[in-house]
Amino acid sequence: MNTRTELSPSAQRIAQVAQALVQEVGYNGFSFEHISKAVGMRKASIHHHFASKADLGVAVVKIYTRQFEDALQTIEAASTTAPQRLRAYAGLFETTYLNKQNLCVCGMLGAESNSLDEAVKLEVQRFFQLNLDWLTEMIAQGLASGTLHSTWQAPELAETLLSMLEGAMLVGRSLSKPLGPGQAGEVFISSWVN
Amino acid sequence: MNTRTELSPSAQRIAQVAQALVQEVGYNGFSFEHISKAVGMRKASIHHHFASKADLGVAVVKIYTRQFEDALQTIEAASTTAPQRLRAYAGLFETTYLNKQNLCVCGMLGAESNSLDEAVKLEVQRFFQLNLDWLTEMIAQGLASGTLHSTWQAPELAETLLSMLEGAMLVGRSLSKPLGPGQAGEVFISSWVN
DNA sequence: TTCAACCTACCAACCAATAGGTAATGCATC
DNA sequence: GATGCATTACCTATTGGTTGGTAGGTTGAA
Repeated sequence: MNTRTELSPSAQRIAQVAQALVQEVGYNGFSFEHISKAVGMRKASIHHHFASKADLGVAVVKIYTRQFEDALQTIEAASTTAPQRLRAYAGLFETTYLNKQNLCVCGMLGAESNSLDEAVKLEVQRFFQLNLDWLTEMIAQGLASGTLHSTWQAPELAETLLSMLEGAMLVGRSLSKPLGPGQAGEVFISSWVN
Repeated sequence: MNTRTELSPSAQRIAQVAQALVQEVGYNGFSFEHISKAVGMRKASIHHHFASKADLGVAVVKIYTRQFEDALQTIEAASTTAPQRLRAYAGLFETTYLNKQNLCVCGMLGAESNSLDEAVKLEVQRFFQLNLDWLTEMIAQGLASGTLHSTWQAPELAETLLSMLEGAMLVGRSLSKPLGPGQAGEVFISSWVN
C-alpha cells in the first residue's frame, strides 16, 4: 500500500479521529463505536473505509510517520547545526504534548506493542527506526564538526535522546505537568554543547 | 486501605498475575477472564477478592510501589555515593526489562492514564512522585558533595533521568532490543560524573 | 442517448464473543 | 452458626465484524 495514496475525505476524518483517540486512550482504549460517534457515521461505514481495526491502526501510524518525515525535512532545511536541529526535534515532541498533553502516537502504541496486530507493530517499529536513523546522522555530523561533544557514540546518544523524549511525555501526563519533553530534551542536549 | 495489610494467598496470586498482565499488555489489554485462566479460578472468584477492576489496579500499583520503596532503601544501605546509587537505581529498571522485556507497571499505566479510574491514576501519580523525590534527594546530595557535576538543578535532572528510563523500556520493547534502560541511564549519568 | 454494469459511500440489523459485574449457593473451618 | 472462599449460573453492555441492502454517480457499448 502506497503511503501517498490519498484517502477519501471520510477516510481521512476517520483516521484523524482514530489518531486522536490513540493518543488519548491508546489502541485498546477505543472502539469503532467511539469513532462512529465522533465522525457522525455508523460503525458499518467505518468498516467500509477500514476493513479491520488493524487496518485503521496501520493507516494512522503511516500517516503519522509521513508527517514526521516531512517535519524532519523542514528542520533540516531551516537549520544547519546539530544543536539547532536537535532542539527543533525536541520541539516536535513538546508541541505534541502541549496539545491536550497528547502522547506520541508511537509512544503509546509502543507501550501496547504486545497486544497489537503484527502489521501495526511493524509500522511502529518503522517509525522508531526512522527517528533513530535521523537522530544518529544529525548527532554524528555534530560530533564530527565539533558542534557537539561527548565520549559516547552517535547511535547511543540518539537512542537515549529519543527514549527521554518519549518517556517525558508519559511521566509528564501522569503528573499533569504543564510542560513536557522540551525541558528534558534541553537538559540532555545542553550537556553535549560547549 | 493499609498497604501493609497482607492479602490472602489467592489474592496475592491474582495481584501477581494482574501485574504481569499490566506489564505485558496494559490495563486495557487484559480482562478478568485472562486472570481467571492464569490463576485457575473462576471469574466470579476473582471478584470476591477484588470487587472491581479498579480495586485490582490500585492493589497492583500499591504492591509495586511498596516493593520499589524497599528496593530504594536497599540501595541506600548498600552504597554511599550518588553515582553508585543512581546506577543501582537504573539497574532496577534494567532488571525489570530483562525479564520478558517487561515495562514498568507505572510506565504502562502512565501511558494509559486517561482511561484509568481516578483511584488507579492517583496511585500511579504517587509512584512517580515518590521516585522523583528520591532521585532529587540523591542527586542533590551528589551535587553538594561534589560527586556529581551539572549546571542543572537536582529536580530537573531527576525528572529527566526518570523519563529516560521509562522511555527506554518503551522504545526498547518496540524495537525488540535485548538491552533496555541500563545503557541509556549510563549515557546520561556518566555525563555528570567526572 | 440510453441503459445496463459497475463503482463508492453509507446504513439498519444482526452476529458471536467478550467485557465487567451480580446473585445464590455449597462447603469448609473457626 | 457466622465467616471466608470458591462455585455455577446469569446479567447487561460493548466488542470487532458481517450481511444485505439503498442511493447516487461513472462508465462504456449499442
